Amino acid sequence: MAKVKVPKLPTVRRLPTYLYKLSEMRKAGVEIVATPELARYMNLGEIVIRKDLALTGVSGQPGVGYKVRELIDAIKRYLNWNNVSEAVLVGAGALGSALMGYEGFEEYGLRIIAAFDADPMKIGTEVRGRSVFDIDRLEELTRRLQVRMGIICVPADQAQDIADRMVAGGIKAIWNFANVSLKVPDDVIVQREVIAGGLAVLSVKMSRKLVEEDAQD
Amino acid sequence: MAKVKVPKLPTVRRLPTYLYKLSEMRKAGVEIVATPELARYMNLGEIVIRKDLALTGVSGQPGVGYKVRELIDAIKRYLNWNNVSEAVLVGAGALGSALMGYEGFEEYGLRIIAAFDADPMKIGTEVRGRSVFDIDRLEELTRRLQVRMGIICVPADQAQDIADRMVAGGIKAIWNFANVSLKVPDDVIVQREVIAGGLAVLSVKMSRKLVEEDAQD
DNA sequence: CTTAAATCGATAAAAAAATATCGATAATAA
DNA sequence: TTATTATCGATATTTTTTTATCGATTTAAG
Repeated sequence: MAKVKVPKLPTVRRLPTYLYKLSEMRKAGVEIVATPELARYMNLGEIVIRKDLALTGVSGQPGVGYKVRELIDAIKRYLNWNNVSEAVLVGAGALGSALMGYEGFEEYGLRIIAAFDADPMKIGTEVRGRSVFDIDRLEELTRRLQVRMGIICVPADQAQDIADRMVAGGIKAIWNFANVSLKVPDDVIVQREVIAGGLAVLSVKMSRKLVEEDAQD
Repeated sequence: MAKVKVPKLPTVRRLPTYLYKLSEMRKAGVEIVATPELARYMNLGEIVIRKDLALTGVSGQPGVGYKVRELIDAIKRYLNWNNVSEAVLVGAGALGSALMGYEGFEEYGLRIIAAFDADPMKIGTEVRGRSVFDIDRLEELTRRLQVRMGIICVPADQAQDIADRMVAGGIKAIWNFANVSLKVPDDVIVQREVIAGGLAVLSVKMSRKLVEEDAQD
């Protein structure tokens, strides 16, 4: 199968932020929202906002704006966040625990139902309400539970091995927080989260600003 | 001051991954690396690799490859990761603790020296070796410690307030893990990390694949 | 009813990023 | 030495993303 191409990547990344804002508005009883307000909130241009919202398929009303409720539904539908996806998480360390502790995921259609770790001190314990199983049972349990999504929170040098086991257990989508690019069969999707990448961008912005300031004097 | 523009954003985001691989190679005693090997490791095309490395200013030798050590130095220099930046972190919850527990940051020139929180249960305790101070002391301590970088790990609805206090305390660079776009003066840089954004991309890839599979039958 | 202000969305232009082409350089083997 | 293979990096092309322009629709005020 061909690689899965997602067009409008930046837009998709922004959708959760719209969703948060729109949910807050709905809670506050607001029914209509116009582009300029969202643009101010997002610190983006109005055109960007309209393009982003257009991707989800909603139409606004000229001179008026968009219906908040309609937007929320459209975004959730586009992301398929109406249906809950169950996932297993491997690596119950600091980051893994943090992800399990994040309640917002339920809102995003993600439910982490079990964790795995190699550390005997962790196996058998509970982290944020989920049991931590022996990593050696990953394949077996994943298959039995029919889970199709896996989250990798182990150090980089162990990530490929975990990915292989996940694939063996029938996992079709991997959310990878390790600092490596994983090799998986064509029918498995990987989304990588490179936290250090954000720090790299920040670092470059900082040094850029320094030289710009120098240049201005 | 004008907004800081960083060209080649995708390249910068990839640099930490090169850095990890190259460091491993150096540890293993490897002195020379050629594009094809890195391309396999990164799951990218060879041209991408050469463009990425060119950004840091290094020159490879045709027919041979690049010097591992030279590449490491060049990447670190480009990211300014040779010099340590001290940072304060606000929000000693699950994610905040995870970031403080990540030892790799030292390698990236980042040292988190103190944490802040509003929870009386946390104030006065230590998390991963750093004291947790009362959030009300953020401005004072930041100023006294001369810290220029702040990391925000609080819920979205509190993030702007924290950012304002950071700016008041003299912070010039903010790494923001909250799901909001912050408003700050022009001389302050913000880098936002939207974890949910990655999940959104993964979700779209998954539903895309489903429809593609449907179409193939 | 007419006019003005606000807003959407289609189309077009500009900028950035990904991808391809190809000549030049260096190591290795004949 | 010469031919072959491996590799780099400059240039060009294509694709994607961002930004701009402008007509059409709606509300509200005169």
